Amino acid sequence: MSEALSNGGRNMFLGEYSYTIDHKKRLAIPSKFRKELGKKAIVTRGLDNSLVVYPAEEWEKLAKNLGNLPSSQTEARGFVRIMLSGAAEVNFDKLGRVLIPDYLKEYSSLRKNAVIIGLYNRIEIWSEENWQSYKARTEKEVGNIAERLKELGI
Amino acid sequence: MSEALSNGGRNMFLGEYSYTIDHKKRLAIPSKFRKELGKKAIVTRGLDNSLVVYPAEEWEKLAKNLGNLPSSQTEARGFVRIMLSGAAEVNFDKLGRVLIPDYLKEYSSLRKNAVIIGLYNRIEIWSEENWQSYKARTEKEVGNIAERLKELGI
DNA sequence: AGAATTATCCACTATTTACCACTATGTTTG
DNA sequence: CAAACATAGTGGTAAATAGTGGATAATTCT
Repeated sequence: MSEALSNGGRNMFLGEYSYTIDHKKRLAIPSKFRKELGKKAIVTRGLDNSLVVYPAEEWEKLAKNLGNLPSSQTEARGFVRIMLSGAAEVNFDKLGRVLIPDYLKEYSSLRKNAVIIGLYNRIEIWSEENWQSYKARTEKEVGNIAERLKELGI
Repeated sequence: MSEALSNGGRNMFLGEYSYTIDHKKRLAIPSKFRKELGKKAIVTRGLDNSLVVYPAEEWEKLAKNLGNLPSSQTEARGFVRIMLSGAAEVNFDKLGRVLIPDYLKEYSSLRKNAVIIGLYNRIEIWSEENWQSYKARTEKEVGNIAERLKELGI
């Protein structure tokens, strides 16, 4: 499995992990991620029926930016509302698990099996089924990775 | 077998090496390559079901570019998710082996026998079977290209 | 107060990590 | 050239850690 990478003093999240949510809504966060998250983190609604977890500081920055969005961008404003209103502060129990509120579980179709992926400066939580189908679909669509990488100058 | 070639202070990765992955997902990296990679490296999904190994600095650049892609666009978002969630920081044990996460083993159909090839500035990991068939296929193409060149009087 | 929900704590198991040992191959040197 | 030495790849064992599931204590709500 992967881990949090050092990046100029900052660490980043990478990799894909599978966990189960028990009947008490507890979900384990990969230990490598936990170290980066500190004591508390923010969970909220994300794109494509995922949930997003931000370290507290990241969230501060993001929330500030979101609030300052030009009101001309109406669609963006809609999503911002969803994100902000869905935000929940989660804290870890001694074993590094968080509680996922019901409305977020529902939003992301989380049942028993969850997948947690690291995305550089944030973490996403997916239901197993959603992630598998999304991954398969996207791997196909993304297709020519080489082309893309070239565009990125790699 | 070839080796890491010196090229103006910088070393290049060259050659084809065969290794086995044990039941603990450990894969040895050619010692010549290791010296160039330092303490840690990043493995991620590559072309044609191969895995790519980046030295830490190379990866930083790539990751930064990925982070700058607009997450508002479905396609870019998917690409970033695949690349980042598929990446893993690996560190070498005392004997120069790395752990290949399950999702990467699966992506590249890695079973027991792996082939590691040096491609100048990057390293690829292939499953034995995939590599053999790819090589056979490509060598044939190379033959065709040679034919063409002959036709052209070269 | 009692029921129910939430938080804190503890135990079991599987996995991971760190260490060490063996063998084969390659290199140096007398 | 051969013997001694060093290095690389493979495999296994033991200790530490991580993930899962319960049990108990605290809090809230009616």
